[in-house]
Amino acid sequence: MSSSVNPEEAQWKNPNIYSRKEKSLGLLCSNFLKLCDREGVDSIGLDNAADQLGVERRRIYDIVNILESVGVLSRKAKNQYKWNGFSAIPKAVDLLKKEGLKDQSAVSSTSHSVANVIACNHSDLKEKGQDKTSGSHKIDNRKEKSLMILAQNFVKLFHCSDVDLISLDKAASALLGDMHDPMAMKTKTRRLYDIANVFVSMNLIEKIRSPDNGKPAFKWIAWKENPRTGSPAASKSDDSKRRTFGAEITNTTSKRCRADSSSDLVSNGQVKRLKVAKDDELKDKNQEMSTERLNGHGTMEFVFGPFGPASLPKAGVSGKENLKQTQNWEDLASTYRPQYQNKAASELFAHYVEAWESWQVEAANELHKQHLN
DNA sequence: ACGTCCCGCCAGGAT
DNA sequence: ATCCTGGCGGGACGT
Repeated sequence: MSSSVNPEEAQWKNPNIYSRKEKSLGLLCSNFLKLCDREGVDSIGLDNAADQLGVERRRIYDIVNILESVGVLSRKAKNQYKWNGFSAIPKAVDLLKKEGLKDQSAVSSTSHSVANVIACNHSDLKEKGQDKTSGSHKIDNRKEKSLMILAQNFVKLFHCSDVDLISLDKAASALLGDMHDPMAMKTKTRRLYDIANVFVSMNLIEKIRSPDNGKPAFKWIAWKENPRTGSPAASKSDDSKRRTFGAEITNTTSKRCRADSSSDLVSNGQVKRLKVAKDDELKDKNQEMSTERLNGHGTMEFVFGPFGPASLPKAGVSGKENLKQTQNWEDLASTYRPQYQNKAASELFAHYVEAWESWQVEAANELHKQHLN
């Protein structure tokens, strides 16, 4: 039962292990941002984004709602978001700050405590829904609980209170006001984890241990004092600060507890980063995502996954040489069967494998014949 | 044991 | 009627 197996190493040895780290919302957010933050991208289609990132659409909703809360995206239409870019963050945050402070003074609070900021937001939301028919009340209630509002309130906490470090349970209990139902607390905290992870991946906040109690808490790290309007998000490309998770890889589609999932290609203990190689593989999707393709101009290294078609052996190319390594390739193929995020790519891979196998049989027969002659 | 948070169900809104 | 959106909480993973 000795346990000192490094998870990364374990995954190398047994690539079928499910790793939740590969699927975190933060990582997904990073990849989503990389997908969007490219020249020519103006409009984001959720379906397309989900396809390209290999995740359920549901997860995209989480991301866009949180991103919308800080102005990076704005909803254009059903299934369509406008990319405003990182430069929109300072303005949005400033607005939230003003809003928060205004509400605060309206409630005549003298102390800028976390609870006060939240209390103000509650009253704010209630004011906005003047008409109290049961229907609109329900909608307000739903809106009030939305990830976007929650994320905005979370941002306000940092900017409108004099508290520097905010733990999630503190934020959750403040958000809930008087109500301290344990179940509600748990739910709220779960949502805050989601939001915090996205903000961390954008380097808006940072997770640190509170010096007081050693418990994790969050600190705002982007333009707290000195908003520089128009500058990109502090951090946008500062990958070194992001959670590393051992390696940077995308969210794969493997389900929890599924042993049939395949492996990652690992090289020297690191998961290989691959750009998407073939435009055509995904091209039949709607085009609104971008005018340029993923392997186009190399500003963004979109991490598509542990595997890309580029790494595949090209069936039928320089057969003799390949033949020598047939066994190696076979081993490799069976060990490192890639796990594509979308159906098209997955099918393409299956096709490659099939072609490879039939070619290999053919080549072996040929070789055998030559031997006999 | 407990903190973290992925996952997908399903209600409700939009088209 | 169908599709889109997203709140919600169970329960698995990580430490």
